[in-house]
Amino acid sequence: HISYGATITACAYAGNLDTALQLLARMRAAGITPDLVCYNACMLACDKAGKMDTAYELLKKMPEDNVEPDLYTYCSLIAACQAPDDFDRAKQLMADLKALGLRPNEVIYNAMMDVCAKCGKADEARSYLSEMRADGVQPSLVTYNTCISAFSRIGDSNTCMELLQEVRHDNLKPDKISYNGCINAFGNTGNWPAALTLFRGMMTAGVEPDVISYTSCICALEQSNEWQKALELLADMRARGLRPGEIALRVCTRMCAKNDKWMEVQVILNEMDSEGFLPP
RNA sequence: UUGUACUUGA
Repeated sequence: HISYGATITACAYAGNLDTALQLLARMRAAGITPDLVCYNACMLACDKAGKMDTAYELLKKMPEDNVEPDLYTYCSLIAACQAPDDFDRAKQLMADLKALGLRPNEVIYNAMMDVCAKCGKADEARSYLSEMRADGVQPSLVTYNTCISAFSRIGDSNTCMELLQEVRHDNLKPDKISYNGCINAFGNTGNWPAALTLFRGMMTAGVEPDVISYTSCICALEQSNEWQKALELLADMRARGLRPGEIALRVCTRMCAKNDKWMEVQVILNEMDSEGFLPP
């Protein structure tokens, strides 16, 4: 029944793996053989819950129901590789799916590049970008954003900016995520002036900054102890109708405290309390 | 849009 698939998917996004698996069991009890979509939805639930082992167990059980894994299945398996040393495992999954005769599509490459990003393997992410082009698979904005994220995490802002150019060269328009990634790259190297310049640049380009854009700039300012600029951004963000999140408020509190600005600390702490955020 | 996958902040 189709509603099982939809329900299991809902469980996946709610982070409720146990219920997802119970639904699979209930299907069998009702004499219904789980189909590929139900398995994939459970795989997704494993991914969201960070249960790699359960995902592999499901993969092993699929043949019992005469279900063949597809690209959705492998996407969730690859995406479940979240630990810093899961890169080799993801690479193996990539080999496995090819051995089954499946051809990686854009989403698979994106997922693989995201593993690279999370494992600190930025150069490998770039290689996958080349590989997908060579395979005739068109990179999308998600692809570039993932690659930017990979270089942002290792603090390679030059490559991030190059990738931003490649986005345009590919006739795509950088979005908030693209810019935010580059802003973080500058922040990660302590280059707050460049972060703020790009922040202004995104507005000039007609891309609206969001809470993450502001928060990334505020984080960039923390290393250099630029508390006044951080508070300006906080005010700016409110003027734009954006509500500072827990991260921005915590970072600002830290900075103000470090500089003995106790009145400012008090004001922010009160706001955090009324928002239901924990004090830093 | 017709049950399933990928990207940004302490």
